[in-house]
Amino acid sequence: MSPMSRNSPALSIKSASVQDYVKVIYTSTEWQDQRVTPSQLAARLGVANSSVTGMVRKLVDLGLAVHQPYQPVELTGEGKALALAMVRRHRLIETFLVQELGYAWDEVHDEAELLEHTVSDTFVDRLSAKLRHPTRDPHGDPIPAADGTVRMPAAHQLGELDPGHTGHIIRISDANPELLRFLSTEEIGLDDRVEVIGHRPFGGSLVVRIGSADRPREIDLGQEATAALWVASDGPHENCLLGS
Amino acid sequence: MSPMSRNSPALSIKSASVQDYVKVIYTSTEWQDQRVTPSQLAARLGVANSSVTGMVRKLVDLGLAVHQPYQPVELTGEGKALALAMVRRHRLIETFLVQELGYAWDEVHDEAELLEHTVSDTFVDRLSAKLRHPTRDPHGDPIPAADGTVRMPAAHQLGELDPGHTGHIIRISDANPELLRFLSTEEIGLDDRVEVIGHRPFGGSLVVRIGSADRPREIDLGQEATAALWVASDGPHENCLLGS
DNA sequence: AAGTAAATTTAGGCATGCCGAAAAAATGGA
DNA sequence: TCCATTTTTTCGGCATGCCTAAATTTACTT
Repeated sequence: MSPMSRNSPALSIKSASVQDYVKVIYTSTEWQDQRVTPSQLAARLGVANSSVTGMVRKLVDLGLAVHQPYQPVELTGEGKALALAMVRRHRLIETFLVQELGYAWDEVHDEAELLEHTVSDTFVDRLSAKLRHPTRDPHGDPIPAADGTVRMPAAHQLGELDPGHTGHIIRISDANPELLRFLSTEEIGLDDRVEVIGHRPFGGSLVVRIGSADRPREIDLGQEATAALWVASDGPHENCLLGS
Repeated sequence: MSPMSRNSPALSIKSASVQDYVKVIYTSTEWQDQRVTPSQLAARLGVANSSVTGMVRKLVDLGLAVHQPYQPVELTGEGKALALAMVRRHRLIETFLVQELGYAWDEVHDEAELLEHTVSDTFVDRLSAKLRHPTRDPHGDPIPAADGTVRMPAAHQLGELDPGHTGHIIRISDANPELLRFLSTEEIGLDDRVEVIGHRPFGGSLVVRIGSADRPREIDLGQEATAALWVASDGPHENCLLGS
């Protein structure tokens, strides 16, 4: 039995703020393996540091997080289950907005951010069914299953790859809408092939051959873009199954 | 120019509570023509009378309502525009839940009640387009247009009609989910024909011939049901156009 | 016209979640 | 090691919106 199915009523009890904190704590460690500090949380949530202190105490009281004074924050199993449920909601809603309501890539984030706190479990289930139970959202992020399992593809940020590497884009961080619009006009999208050519001598920009299979181009990408694009290397696929 | 198009940013500023109060004030006078008292508001909103006093003062400060102490509450033009926008949201969302996500009649109200405060104007517009700009929700209630106009069909509660009257059902109040389920099992629905036969001597129940065109039956309906069913009389249709 | 019952308002409080300012603890450089 | 900077926490406060209990006003009855 998964942790989520056991406490389904619990979800509806937690406030939107609690849900937000837990989700941000979780997503801060989704693509890199460091624990998150209170000040990082404050920055991501757009609140003062002192607000985080208070809220983290509440999360600990609720059994969702563990925290020692002056230390980073971590989720408990229950906290992680709640976070996965929220991530699932968020990404299903984003997928719906794009596929059913014709939203553009860069428009969906804020709307989903609000709706994820409001829709019922029933709504989420029916939405998932209507969308044929997708496993990736429009940005390529994995959508956790209802039982809390996630397939995390092995991926690296484009900026971290050495020249010569080839692969294809499996994830585009949705953190920066402006960047999403840039990629859109450059016609760079999910599943495009990439080859790392090398670094420009003085600019800090990375030269890559990129594009859909039929139209690869050489292009310079700045640090912003290479951090937002995640690449799966060519070769046999490693997928790791993460429980909650 | 409609009132709504002028202050579109205003909507997003009002809190969910303000939106709820304004909507309830409006819907209290939608199907009957009496002003609503604070205690009626309290009952409908599920809050204490004293909470209404405070909130009504706020509505007045916001320019959404007018109120003299110890008197009923009324909306200003701006308040009515906000209310119509909320009603539009609510009914479009209900329609979406039924048509696109397969919700049953009696399941949609609570979900819509929450979502109406959360979705953006963009969402509402695109949803309306996706549903082909419907003018009636699943209960037959009119959906205000984006510019705030509503077509209110001339209708009467079934319980108010004299024996011999014929017409068809154009609205079923969604206030009571249990009743909606009853009507569902009796296969009574929107657009069914009705003929009032007469009152049972001692029961208070009303005998009507009712049902879809191919299968009319005689049936006894209690006071609950006859108050929830709204009938348009046969004959030339009178529609009145209400501005906001 | 007076008295009682009902509706409404006032007053004081509570919970959530945010803030800024100031104190306390950790970190890093010389 | 010690001092300065940064991070985190504590403290007091504020806004929203709800509550109960106690006035106040209105409405009804006789």
